[in-house]
Amino acid sequence: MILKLVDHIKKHVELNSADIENISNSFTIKTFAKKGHLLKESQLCEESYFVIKGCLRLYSICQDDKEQIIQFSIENWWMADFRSFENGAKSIYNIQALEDSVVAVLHRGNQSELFEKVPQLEKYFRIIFQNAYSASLWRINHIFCKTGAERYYQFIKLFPEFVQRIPQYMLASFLGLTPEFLSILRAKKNRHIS
Amino acid sequence: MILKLVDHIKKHVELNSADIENISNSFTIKTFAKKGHLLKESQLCEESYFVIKGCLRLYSICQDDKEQIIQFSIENWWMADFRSFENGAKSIYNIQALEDSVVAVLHRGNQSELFEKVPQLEKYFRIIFQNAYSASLWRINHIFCKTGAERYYQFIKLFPEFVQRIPQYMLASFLGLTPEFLSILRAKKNRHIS
DNA sequence: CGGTCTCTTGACGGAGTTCAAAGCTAGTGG
DNA sequence: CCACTAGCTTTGAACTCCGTCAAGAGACCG
Repeated sequence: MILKLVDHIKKHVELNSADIENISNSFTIKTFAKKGHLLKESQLCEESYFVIKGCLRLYSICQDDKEQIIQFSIENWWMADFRSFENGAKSIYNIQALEDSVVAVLHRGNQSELFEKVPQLEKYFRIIFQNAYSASLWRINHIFCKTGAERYYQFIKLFPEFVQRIPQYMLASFLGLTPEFLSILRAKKNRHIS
Repeated sequence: MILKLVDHIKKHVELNSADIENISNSFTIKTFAKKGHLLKESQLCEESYFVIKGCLRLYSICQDDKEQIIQFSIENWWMADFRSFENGAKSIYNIQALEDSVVAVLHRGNQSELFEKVPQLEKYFRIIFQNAYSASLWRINHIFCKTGAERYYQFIKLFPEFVQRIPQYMLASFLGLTPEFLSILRAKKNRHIS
């Protein structure tokens, strides 16, 4: 199980067998049933998750109990409220499994010790976060420059297989649209095809 | 000059005098006049900037020559198209000085050598990017959950001194609004005060 | 001063939301 | 194996926030 994580790390930095041993000892494997929660608002985010199998979502509760989805994570992606995880602040987000999922878990308390034993992980996470940061700036640019329709078409073009895995109303939320409006877009697209 | 950068790094990791020497040798100081460009679209982002004094903006050209501002950087913030800087891809952004500015420059070619000499920098940048990533996720959440008016009021509350430094139409762009709409918001606020 | 850049004001329009109701679909239990 | 329910999607009408366009008023800089 942990091999999927080790493989992913190896794509960015070198690891010897002692490193792999240290990593294996610092992570635990957990499974979560569909709809199970990994983190709830106002809690401290004690764990950082690497998705081995399944699908997670990060979301906030805005107002009137409306859920805003910020991020999805599928296989080989990291998920946590890293602000809470790093600084010990209460989280403003929730994390939930959208499918039965298997994740590699790094506990807050184990991070600094592991990073001292395997300093390459600092580089690994530096690259992970650098990419994630770049991607989210691109996303902000996209949100402001494109219409809702354009964002939807772009998403299904870039991640066609992912659209199959999540309900439409969650995709709508992620794109910053209402389910009703996304439904209209789908109807237009279908008319064009048939 | 380079001391401001060293001080900033010291807030996150330990440095001895040899480390400081290595850092000083790897960075150069550059100045840019107001309206000068540090990066233009379709170029490779060869340099990463730490703002010692002044103010920069990162923006893209959307359509009809409209500029979308993605990010501002003032003193003690980093600025670059990190995707282009890291992977050598052509940049889709522009970086411009909004004031006469002094920056510490790390050239692409010097990065890996410097990081090998001063491995704490991997940790430093890991923390910088982790924070930046968390902040941009928060921003995406904010964009979707709040109205334009709410985003404007929040911004001037959080960064009152910053509002003085940039023209209104640039703040409007950064918030994803038109200058006209932001002007109306200001008029409402002023009526309330007087 | 004169011209360019920035901010304001107002009329109009459109992309997307809200609300309500009905149609589907899939999982669950009898 | 079918019926039932709950969750998801669709449809339509009314509405709203905010953008677009156009014009004028300041303000800043050479």
